[in-house]
Amino acid sequence: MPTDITCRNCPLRTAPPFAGQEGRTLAFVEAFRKDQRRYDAGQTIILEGASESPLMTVFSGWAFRYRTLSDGRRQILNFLLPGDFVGLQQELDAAATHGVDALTGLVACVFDRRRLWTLYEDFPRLAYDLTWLCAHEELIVDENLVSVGQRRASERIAMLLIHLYKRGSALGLCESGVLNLPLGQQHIADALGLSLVHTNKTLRRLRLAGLIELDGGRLRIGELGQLQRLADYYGLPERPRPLI
Amino acid sequence: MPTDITCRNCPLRTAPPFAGQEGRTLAFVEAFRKDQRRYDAGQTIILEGASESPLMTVFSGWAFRYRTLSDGRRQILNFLLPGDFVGLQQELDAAATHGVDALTGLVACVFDRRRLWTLYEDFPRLAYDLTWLCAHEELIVDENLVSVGQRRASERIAMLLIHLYKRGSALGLCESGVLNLPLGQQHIADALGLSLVHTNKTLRRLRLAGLIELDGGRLRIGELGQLQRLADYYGLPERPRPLI
DNA sequence: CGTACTATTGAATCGGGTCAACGTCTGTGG
DNA sequence: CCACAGACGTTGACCCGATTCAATAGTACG
Repeated sequence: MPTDITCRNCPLRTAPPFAGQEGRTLAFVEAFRKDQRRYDAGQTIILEGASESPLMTVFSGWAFRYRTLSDGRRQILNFLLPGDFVGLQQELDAAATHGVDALTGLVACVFDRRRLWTLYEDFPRLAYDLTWLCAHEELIVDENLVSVGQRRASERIAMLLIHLYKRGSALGLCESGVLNLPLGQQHIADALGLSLVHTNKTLRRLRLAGLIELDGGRLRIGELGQLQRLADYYGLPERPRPLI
Repeated sequence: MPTDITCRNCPLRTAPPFAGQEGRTLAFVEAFRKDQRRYDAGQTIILEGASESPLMTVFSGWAFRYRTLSDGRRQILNFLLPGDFVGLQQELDAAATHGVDALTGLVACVFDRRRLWTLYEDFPRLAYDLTWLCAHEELIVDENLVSVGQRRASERIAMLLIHLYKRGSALGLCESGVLNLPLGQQHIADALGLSLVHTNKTLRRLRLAGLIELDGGRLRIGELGQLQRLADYYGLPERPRPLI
């Protein structure tokens, strides 16, 4: 992967919000993207409660968005993969109501907040894609809320693993059926509203049932069909090509 | 309330996304809003899984957005009050992944989907507000996910009631400290991932503790401070005035 | 008055949480 | 090279919050 990435050779150009752009639009996007930042695994990208936070997308690496209660209980809201906006929400709102931490080494593209309005004025297509991206992230959170509210432990874990596997797969992060999953069991527990211990035991049962292989961060789905039936899975819509 | 409502005299004009608009913009919005529909309490507004659904806002009344698993378990994702968009998500995506039901008699303004692109091209301010609205709805779902994932039953209920009371209050739906809450206990249970029975018993305890009064759909918050402490509440940002 | 829906309450049960101990691996410093 | 600490995963025992089953009211409605 080249050290100096420009929007012109960005491997994410096939995905929204910046898919199929060229000429004037591409030039704008390159000016809009004012910086690139690197984070280490475990590093905080956006501090929970920070009054203002940068506007950016994940270029490479994994991160997660979370909120913490005052006694330390933590809820992971969703996971961020390459192409995802980091906190579209807090950008538009005043203060960050949630934090974002890197799960792996991560590179992010930082955009110039002052040009956001120009984007809306002069590049309606990008504005539309931005809205679309925001709506899509809400769908993911919806999905997770259904899991945490209605599914039992094994179903929740099945659901999450299917979901992450499919997302990783769509981004070309899988090699011969194996996805490198940079999550600890505590992350899975916090995302699903389960205790660490119970997450561990449930993972064990799924492994014994031959439904998944998960070891040292390497995930292989053994029986996709069976796993989907267990989770009562019906996928999120694929990222469709937006308007026009 | 006048039967024939135009955007010009719309009582929601003080709220996003159509706040402070005038002249050309207002004219566009009036053309954009092609219809008005009425729904009865309990009626389905958007059928879960429908391939296409209208684009609209709630003008008056309450509704809720939900998803159902194949065995009937239902998760309520959020409640919709006047000024909320009905399924901004499914609009931008292909199919509706969730249903919307009316809780009360409800009036909705239906917009002309074909002009959505014109909105983005010619009215960037409206486009921005649309994105903002979408981001704000995600914050509400986030909030609910934190509750369902991390809070215990009494905390969840406290949180939900505070949240709905504040929203109702901001819309002028409270009279002398009492909000008319058109939810059954089953709705509360489904929103919070609790069983009906346990919801009932927890409500009883909150009532006995003098924290709330809830009877026949009339909600009064007895001890707001105490309730907020119980829920570990920190509010969502107020709807700020968007960009410019 | 019967039907149907919503609220209420008790009793039994269970999924998942909590506590606690132990193993494994890795890095670090004496 | 070994001792130790810290992070993470694993496993057992026990307990509790919440679910499920079940029965009873109250109320609206035709």
